[in-house]
Amino acid sequence: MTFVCGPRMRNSLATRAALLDAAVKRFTRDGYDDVGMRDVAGDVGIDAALVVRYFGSKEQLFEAAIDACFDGEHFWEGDRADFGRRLADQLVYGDTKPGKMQGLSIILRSMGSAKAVEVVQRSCVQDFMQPLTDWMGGDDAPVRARLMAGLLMGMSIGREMTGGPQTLSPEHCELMRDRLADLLQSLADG
Amino acid sequence: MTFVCGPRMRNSLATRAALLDAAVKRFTRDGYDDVGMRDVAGDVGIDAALVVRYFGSKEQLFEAAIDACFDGEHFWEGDRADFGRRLADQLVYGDTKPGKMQGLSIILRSMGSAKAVEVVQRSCVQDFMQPLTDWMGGDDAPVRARLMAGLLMGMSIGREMTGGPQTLSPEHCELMRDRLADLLQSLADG
Amino acid sequence: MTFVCGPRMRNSLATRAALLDAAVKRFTRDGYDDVGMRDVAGDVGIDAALVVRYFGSKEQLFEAAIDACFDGEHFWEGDRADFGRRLADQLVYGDTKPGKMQGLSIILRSMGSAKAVEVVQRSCVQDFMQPLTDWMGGDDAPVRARLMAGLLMGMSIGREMTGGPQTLSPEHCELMRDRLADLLQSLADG
Amino acid sequence: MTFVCGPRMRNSLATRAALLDAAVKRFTRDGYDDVGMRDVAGDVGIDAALVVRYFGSKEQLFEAAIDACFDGEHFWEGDRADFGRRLADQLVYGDTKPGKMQGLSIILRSMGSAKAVEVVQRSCVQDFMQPLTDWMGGDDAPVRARLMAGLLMGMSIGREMTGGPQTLSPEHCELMRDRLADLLQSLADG
DNA sequence: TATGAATGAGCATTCATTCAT
DNA sequence: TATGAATGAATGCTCATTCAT
Repeated sequence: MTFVCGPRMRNSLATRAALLDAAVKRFTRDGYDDVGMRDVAGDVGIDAALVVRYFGSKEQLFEAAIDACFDGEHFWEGDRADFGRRLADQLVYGDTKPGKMQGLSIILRSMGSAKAVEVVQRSCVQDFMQPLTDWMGGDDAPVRARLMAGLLMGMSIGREMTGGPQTLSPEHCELMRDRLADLLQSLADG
Repeated sequence: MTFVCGPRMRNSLATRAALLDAAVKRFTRDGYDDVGMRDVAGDVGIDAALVVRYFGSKEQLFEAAIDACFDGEHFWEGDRADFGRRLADQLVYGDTKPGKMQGLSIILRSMGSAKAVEVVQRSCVQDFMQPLTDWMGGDDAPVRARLMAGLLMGMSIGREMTGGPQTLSPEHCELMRDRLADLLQSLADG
Repeated sequence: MTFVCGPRMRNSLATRAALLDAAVKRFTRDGYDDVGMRDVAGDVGIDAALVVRYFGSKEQLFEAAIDACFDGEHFWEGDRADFGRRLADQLVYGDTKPGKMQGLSIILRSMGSAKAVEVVQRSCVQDFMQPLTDWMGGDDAPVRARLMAGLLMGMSIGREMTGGPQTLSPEHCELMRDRLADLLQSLADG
Repeated sequence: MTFVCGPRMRNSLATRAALLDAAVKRFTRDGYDDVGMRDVAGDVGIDAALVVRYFGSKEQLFEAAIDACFDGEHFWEGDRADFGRRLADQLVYGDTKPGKMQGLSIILRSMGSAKAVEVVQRSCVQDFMQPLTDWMGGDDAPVRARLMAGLLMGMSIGREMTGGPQTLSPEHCELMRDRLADLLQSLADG
């Protein structure tokens, strides 16, 4: 939803929020290198210089976007009983842009840029791995969290690499969903 | 292996091969966007324009590099009994650049570039997913191959995202290796 | 001297004076081009737009700064008998920023900007050359004033170009001081 | 002299030389900050990227320009007997761009840029002060060379600051020329 | 076959300034 | 009077690619 009154709203909070939103979308879809400040600014209808004013630099904008992705409730939270099934459904049948798993996409889309990787390493452990580890629980939580994160990200990549569920028969899709659900659930349960 | 005779070898095949080798290394380490034609050309000691002459464009060079990665014996081939253990060892304890798993790295490092993704989608199914599926065998081979590929790539990303095995205690490393080995082996066995 | 009462002084005269003071310091140290409105505003703790409001533009701020430099007693005034010695001491041994010779620095630091040169040409004759000429006295005062001004500015530049007195032996420093004192004194005396 | 055949001559030496020539002119006239890479490139009729290719960066282009200014015979060299008169003539009556004294102008025009000053300090001592000192001769050569350099640069600035010889009566011009000639000659003679 | 000069679009970032509040 | 959001032109520089030799 966008309010416009006159040439521009001149509401810094709204502009900043809109910018962040646009940045998350862009970075998620295109990765760090393929996103230009002009693109993000253009999405919101302002000049690129203002993006710099708000976030300092492209790198800092990216960092803010990553932080924003892992704010609030985490995508894995919810009823523990059908955890595996829930995520497997999303990974196999979900929209191209899962929304709730945006954080994953923004990470793997940006593994090709040295600068971005640096930011990811800085932010993701505490914003993503640590909360996930805490949520898993148990002595071997760090191990299971890593396997889980790996599986999630790997399946996301695989989706894009192979071209999505339409390249698999409906039966195989179902089979994959079930098997993936089992894998995830057993990792969650320990 | 590099032959030099006189000022230049004037052996276009050898130059082409050296170029391809350098390209694979670069793309594996830095991803599509962060690799420049000048870098690759410089590694071999020739002018960037010549790379264009040999491969047509950066995109085509990338495609050739991907193809080269999946030529010859595949990294998963070998004794089926200790398959899981073998790959798990590499994923947890292997060098930063696994060598045999270069193909995986080159893919995930390049998910951030629209052009590169296009190439990956074109090449990887037949060069990577299909052979893996064939090797797995069984009715559900397409499903298990996808889960396997996802797990492998995901663990590769996770490694870089978290900063490698040194961020985990030795005991947890061992535990992860074992659990990952089990997962991979059971996927391989069906 | 700075008065503060409440969140802001709401005393436009004091703010203006503080701004002018900051501008003189900045222009003296960094020259016209290397000084930003944001810098000057930041020194006083206000927004850059306000500087524009007070002075109209960067060019006008610069003009005001130059005028301020040549207000009040001129640096050459004082006992005429030891005039040469006094100035020579400052030029050879003085602090990097002579303070009293700020006007000279602000001029020579800004010879690289077309806009600034225009302002300098407009202001300096009446604010600097004319008073100096008057002070010198005699029929050939305009000539001697120019030679004097040239020598003063040239020695200031030379100082920075070569890196200050520490690049000369103490004996040579003394020698230069004496010779320069003679030169200046003979120009002053006619 | 400029040869053009077809779209461009594709003669790197000629292009480089033309570029350097244009850079010297620009830097002399406008100073470091006011010269853009695009300006210099435009003077020669090529793209700005090529300037970077040839010189590496703006800073290095500036350094090359300074070096070029002090190459070959120095402007003070020649018959020692009428040294003072020769230079005084140039300083008082010479063209706005003395040509032979370009090195002086390029220095004083660039005292307003931190980067440029750094380069000047690096290059000018050995390219300008040292040769001048050698030429002067005598135990106090370093001192006299500094005074001389200061006077020369100061008179150059003064010229621009006041607007040239036309702001002085013909008689005063002559007087200044003579007095300046004496000053310079006595510094040269020791 | 091979070189490297030349191109032009693209990049993030900085700047003085204007305008709405 | 004062704030700071917004602007847009300009900056130095990098890139894959093309062209003449």
